[in-house]
Amino acid sequence: MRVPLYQAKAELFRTLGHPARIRILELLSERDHAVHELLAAIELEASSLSQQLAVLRRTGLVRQQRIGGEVVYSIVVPATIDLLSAGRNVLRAVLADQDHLAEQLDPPPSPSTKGARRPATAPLTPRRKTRSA
Amino acid sequence: MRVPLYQAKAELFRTLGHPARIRILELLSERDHAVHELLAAIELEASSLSQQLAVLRRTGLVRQQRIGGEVVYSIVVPATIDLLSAGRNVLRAVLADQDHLAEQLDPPPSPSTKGARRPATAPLTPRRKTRSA
DNA sequence: TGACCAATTGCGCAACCTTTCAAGTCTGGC
DNA sequence: GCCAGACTTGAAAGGTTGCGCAATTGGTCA
Repeated sequence: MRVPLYQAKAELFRTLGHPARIRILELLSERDHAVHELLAAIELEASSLSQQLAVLRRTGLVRQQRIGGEVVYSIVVPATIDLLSAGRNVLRAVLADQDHLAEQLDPPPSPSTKGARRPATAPLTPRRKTRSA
Repeated sequence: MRVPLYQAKAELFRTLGHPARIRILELLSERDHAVHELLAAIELEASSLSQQLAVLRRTGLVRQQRIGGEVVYSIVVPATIDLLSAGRNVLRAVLADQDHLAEQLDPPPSPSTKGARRPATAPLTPRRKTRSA
């Protein structure tokens, strides 16, 4: 595979770019889980969960094995745990940086809901532009 | 919102889920770059590059500042470099794991054992068509 | 001031991802 | 053998993303 390995890297990160998949990996970081256990821990429909598991399987991040009547998933590469951890670090730093910036601005807007740190300077949310169809 | 956390993490990873953005971050990991420098290093149209930079800016991973006649970008959070590094580690391990499996599949299929399961491991290869690379 | 250059933004189209419903496979128990 | 439970797969709908072109903005320099 000599195609730009940027492609491969991007694909790896994109695989982690889904809340359910992140959560699955975090659960599997603690210990192996059967599908129905994951299902109980994550609010998701069975088929959706299965789809996400398939994505993780396809990129080689997790492995499945049948044990009796259930299918148990486990992490293939331990380094994955470090990757998740590194992600948390970056997220923490970015949010801290944004809060820091926020403090230098005028008093905050109407705080109807707290707990959400999203300074207008650089919201972590993607784009929400015109909606008209 | 009890758990916008996974959402935020997923967004962070998804931000890295694009070849151009990975490449940009890797270049910026070495040193600050002006936009035209990035443009020279990455095969991409100016407007596309600008859009990817905007994505990175929105998530707070990079910062822009005007210096003379050019705009210079730099990494905001140093931990980002570690994140990229962690990604490389995982990718390396996953690919190694797949190669390892591939070696065991060399002999042609002679299925006779009932308990044998299918490989269940697909290469990291994308099915998406690459229009240019 | 006005020409110019570096970057960015708006927009339409095509490709892509996620969710959901329906149907299928595999195991163990009756 | 047949049924129920645990999972997976296939396909369609709906929303989102990325790319290239054209149009603009912001700033520098003659």
